[in-house]
Amino acid sequence: MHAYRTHSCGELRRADAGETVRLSGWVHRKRDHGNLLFLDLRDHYGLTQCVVDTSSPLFAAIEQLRPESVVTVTGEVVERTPETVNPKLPTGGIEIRIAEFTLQAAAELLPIQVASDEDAGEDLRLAYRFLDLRRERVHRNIMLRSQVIASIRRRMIGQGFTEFQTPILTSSSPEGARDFLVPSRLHPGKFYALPQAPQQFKQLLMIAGFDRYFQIAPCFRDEDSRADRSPGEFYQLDFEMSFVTQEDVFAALEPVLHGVFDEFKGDRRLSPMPFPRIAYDDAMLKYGSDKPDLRNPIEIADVTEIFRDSGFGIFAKAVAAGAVVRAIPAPETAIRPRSFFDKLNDWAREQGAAGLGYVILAEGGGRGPIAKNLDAERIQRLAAAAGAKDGDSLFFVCDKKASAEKFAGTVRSKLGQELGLIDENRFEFCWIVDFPMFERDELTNRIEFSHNPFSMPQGGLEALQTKDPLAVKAYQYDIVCNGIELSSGAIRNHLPEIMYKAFAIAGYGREEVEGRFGGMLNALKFGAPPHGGSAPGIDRIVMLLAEERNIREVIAFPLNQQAMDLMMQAPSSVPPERLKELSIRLDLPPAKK
RNA sequence: GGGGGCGUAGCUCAGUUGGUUAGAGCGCCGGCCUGUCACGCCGGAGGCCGCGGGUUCAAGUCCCGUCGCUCCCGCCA
Repeated sequence: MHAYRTHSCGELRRADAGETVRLSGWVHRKRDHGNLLFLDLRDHYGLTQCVVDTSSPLFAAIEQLRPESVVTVTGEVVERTPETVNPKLPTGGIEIRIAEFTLQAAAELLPIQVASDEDAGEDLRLAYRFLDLRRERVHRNIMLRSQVIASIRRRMIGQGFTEFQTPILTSSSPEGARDFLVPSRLHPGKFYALPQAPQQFKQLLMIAGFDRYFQIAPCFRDEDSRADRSPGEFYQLDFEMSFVTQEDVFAALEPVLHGVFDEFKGDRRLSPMPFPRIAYDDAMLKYGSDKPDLRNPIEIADVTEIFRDSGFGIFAKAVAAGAVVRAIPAPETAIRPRSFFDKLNDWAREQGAAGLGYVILAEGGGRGPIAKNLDAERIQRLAAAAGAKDGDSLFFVCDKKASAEKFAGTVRSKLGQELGLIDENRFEFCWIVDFPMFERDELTNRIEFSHNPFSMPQGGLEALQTKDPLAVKAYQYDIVCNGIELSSGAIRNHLPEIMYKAFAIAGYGREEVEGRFGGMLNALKFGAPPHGGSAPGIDRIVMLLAEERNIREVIAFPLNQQAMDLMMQAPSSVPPERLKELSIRLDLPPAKK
C-alpha cells in the first residue's frame, strides 16, 4: 500500500465498501462523543468521514488531534446505514473505520478558522493566506481561476493564436501609469521598468510577422488600488492580430469571452453574440458612463430643450448659460412616499450635486416641487422623451455637459439598485466604440490624447489634417460586462506620418516624439502591417464568474490595499551592501504621497 | 493627497441618554456522552475596549490628536 494514500478524500463511494484504503489530509472537524469519535478528513478533493471508538487503542491519540493537523488514516470502507447517510457530501454514503493512524504534522492553535464560513479581517487572512486558501470558498475561486485561464488558452489556440512571452525587465513607458522601477547593477543610475502592459512588444511581434499573438500577461502599475483593481500587479489576456479591422478583432474575442462565460456561468444568463456596439457619445448620454451596466433597464434622456425658456427658472437660466438637463426615469415610483424623494435628494447633495429635481407622473399630469412650474404640455414632452408613463417619476440633473452626464449615470446606478432593477443572474456584455481621439484638459486647456496615442484615428491622416481634433474619433474600443470594464483595445496607428501628425496635435514636436518613442517609430518605418488587439483583465473575468466584489478573493497571494504582502513582508528594507552594489543611497526624505 | 466606515476576548461581533463587576457566538482548556456530520450537555480560562491626551464625581461610550485596516474620489494611456 502506498505510504500516504490509495484514494483522495473526495472519491470513495458505496461501491468501494469492504476495501481497505489509506487517506491523507487535514483534520477538518472532529465530533467527539466520548466513546465514539467522528473525524472529517479533508484534502483538495473533498471530505471523508472517518470513525473510531474506544475499542481502538488509537482512540486517545485521535481525541488529542488539533484541527488542521495533517494525518494519514488506514481502514476499511464501510457503507453507512440509511439513517446515517449524509446526503450533503459526495462521500456521504460511506465512512472509514480507522485501523491505523499516523500524525504527519501537528497544527498549532489557529489564528483563523478554516472550517467556517466566517471571514476574518482581511489583514489577518492575508497574513495567514495559506490557511485562508484552505477554506472552501477561496480554494474554489483559485481553482476557478485556473480553469478559466485554461479555457481561455484552449480557445485562443483553437482560433490560431500563438502564446508568447515578453520581457518583464523592460524600459519605462513614456505614457500612462506610474512604473515600478528596478535598479540596474551593471548600469549605475539606470533603471528597468516592469511592463504596465506588453503593448509595444505585441505590436513589435506583429511587425515581426507573427500574425496572431496572445499571452496571459502579468502587468505592473504603481497606482492606488480599488476593490476591482489589485495593487501593483494583475493579469491580462493580451492579444494582437495583423491585417484586421475593428470588427475582425471583435469577431476574434467575442467567441472566446462568450465561450468562457458560457462554460462557467451555471444557471446565470449570458448576452448572446454579437454583443451590442454602443458609441461612446451614446453611452455617455443614455447611461452616463463609458462602462454601462446593461442589466439596469433605466435609460437617460436629454431634455435640455424642454427646459429652455420653461417656467422652471433655475433650469431655464442654467440652460441659457450652456448647461444641459438630463432626465432619469424611475419606473413605478409615483406611489413612493415623499421621504423616498427627499432621501435621494439628500444623497445627491452628499455626492456633491446641487440637488436632484424630480417630477412625479400621476393622474395624467405631474406632481412635485418642479411640476407646478411646468405647463402640462412640457410635462407630456418630458415623459415622452424619457419613455416614462403614468405611475413613474423623472429625476433631473442640470449641469455642464460632462458633469451632468456623469452624475446622471450615478443616479441611474443608484436608482437601479434602490429599486431592485438589476438582475444579478445575468452577464450583459457590450462594446463601447468610437472613443474620441483627443480631449481638452479642463485645467490647462490643452488638447491631449484621451486614451492611447498609438490608436489609429478614424479617417486617417486626412481627418487629422481637416477636422476639429476634438471631433476626431479613434478606432479605440472597450469591452464591458455588468458595468465592469474588462479591457480597452484599439486598431493601432501603424503609419509614422499619422503618428507624427497625431502627436503634433497634442503638442509634441517631431524630435520629441522620436526621442520618446524612437524604438517603436523605427520599427514602423520598415513595413508594419495594419494591426490591432485588446487585453481583457483575467482577474476581473474570474471576479465576475465567482461573484466576488473584491479582486483579492480571486488572487492566491494578493497584496493588501497598501501594496504590502503581510505574509512575505514585502516590500522590505535591503542591507546597505546591496544598495551599494546598485549605487543607491537612501538619504532623501521619504516622498510625500 | 481628500472623504466615508471600522478598531472591544484567539476569531466574528453586541455594548442603550456616560453609571459602578465589559457581554454573546465560535475557538481554546476540563468533565460527561456509541451515530454525529455546524454533534449535544455542564464547567472554566481568556480583555491596555488600537495608542496618546482632554472633559467629567464617573469614559468602551463625549472631545482632540495619532496609528492601523477597509471602501470611495483623485490616480489607473
